[in-house]
Amino acid sequence: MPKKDDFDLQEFLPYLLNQAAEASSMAFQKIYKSRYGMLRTEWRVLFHLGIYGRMTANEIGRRSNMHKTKISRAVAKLEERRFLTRERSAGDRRQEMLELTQAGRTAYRELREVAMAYDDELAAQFSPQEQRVLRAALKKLAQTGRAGGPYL
Amino acid sequence: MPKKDDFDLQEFLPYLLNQAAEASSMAFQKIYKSRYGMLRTEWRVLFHLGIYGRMTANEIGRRSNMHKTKISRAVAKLEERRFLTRERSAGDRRQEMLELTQAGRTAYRELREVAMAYDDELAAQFSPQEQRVLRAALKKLAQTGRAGGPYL
DNA sequence: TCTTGTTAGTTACAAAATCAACTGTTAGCA
DNA sequence: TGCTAACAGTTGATTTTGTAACTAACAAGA
Repeated sequence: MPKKDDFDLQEFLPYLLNQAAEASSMAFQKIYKSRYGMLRTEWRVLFHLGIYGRMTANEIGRRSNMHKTKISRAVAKLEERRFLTRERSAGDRRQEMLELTQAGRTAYRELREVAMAYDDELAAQFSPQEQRVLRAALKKLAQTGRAGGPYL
Repeated sequence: MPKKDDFDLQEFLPYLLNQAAEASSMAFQKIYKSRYGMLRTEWRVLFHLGIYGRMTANEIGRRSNMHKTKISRAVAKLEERRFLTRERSAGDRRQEMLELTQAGRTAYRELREVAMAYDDELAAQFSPQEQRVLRAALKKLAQTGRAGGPYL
C-alpha cells in the first residue's frame, strides 16, 4: 500500500478560502445573474456606487481591488442597461464621475436586501464570538501582500 | 450631502471571503506559475494525486469540487509535461487511473514545501484559538449549498 | 439480446478574464 | 512654451473558463 501523504489540502488556507468563497458565492450569484443578468464585477460596481455614492472608476478599483479593465467593461454594461451615468470631471478631464440612475438605485436596493438576508443566513451558523473571529481573520487575510500586511 | 448607505460591503461574507481568498492565493500562485507554468487547476490536480495517490479524474472532481472539463484539461496539460500518466481501468474501461510520474512527484514535493511554509506564515497571524475557529468556520462555509449544509 | 438510461471523459463553441498596447489628459520642469 | 513622464480609461489579442453536446462504455430490465 503506497504511503499516504500527510499534507492536508483541506487545511491549506488559500485552498480552503477558495472553497468557502466559491460555495458561499453561488447562491448569491444565482440571484444577480438570473434576476439582472449581471456578472460579479457588475454587482460589485453597482454596490460601490450604491454604498458610497458618486465616484470614479479608479476609486472603485482602489477600494475593490479589481483591475481597471474589468471595471471599465462592467461600467459599460451598467451604462448600457441605464443603471448608471458617467460625467466627465471638470477638474480633471481624464476621469469620469459615475453615479447610479434611479433604476440603478432600485436594483442596488433590491440586491442589498438579498445580500443582507443571505449574509444573515450564513452568519447564523456561527456564534457571535465565532463571527467576530472569522470576520477579523478574513480582513487580515485580505490584506495579505499589501503594504502593512505580510509578504511584501 | 447624500446620505451614505449603511450596508457594509467589507462585512458581506461572500465578498470578504473572495477578497481573502484572492489575496492569500497570490503569493502561492506566483510560485507555481513562474516556477512550473501551472494554472490553479493544475496544481490542484497535482496535489490530489500527490496526496492521495492513484485516482481517476472523476474522484478528483468529487473531492475538489472542480468541474470535469477543468480537470480534463488540467490532466492533459500535466500529461503533456510528463507529470502524470494515465492508464485505462481494466474493470471499467470508461475511466482512467491517473498517477504521478517521478517528475510529477518531485514537483509536488517541492510545491508542498512551499505550501506548508506559506500556510505557516499565514497562520502565524493568528492565535491557535483563532486558527481553530477560522478553519472550522471555513469548512462549514465550504459546505454551503451542499447536502447537509444550508441553502439547498 | 435489445433498448433505455447513466456514467467517464473529451471536444467545440461562447463567455469572460488577463495582458499589452493604445488615446487623451494632466503635471513637472527645463 | 515644449518636452517627458505619469495617469484615467479603453480597446484588441490571447488565454482561460463555462456550457452543451458529444463519444464510448457500462448497467439493468424487458
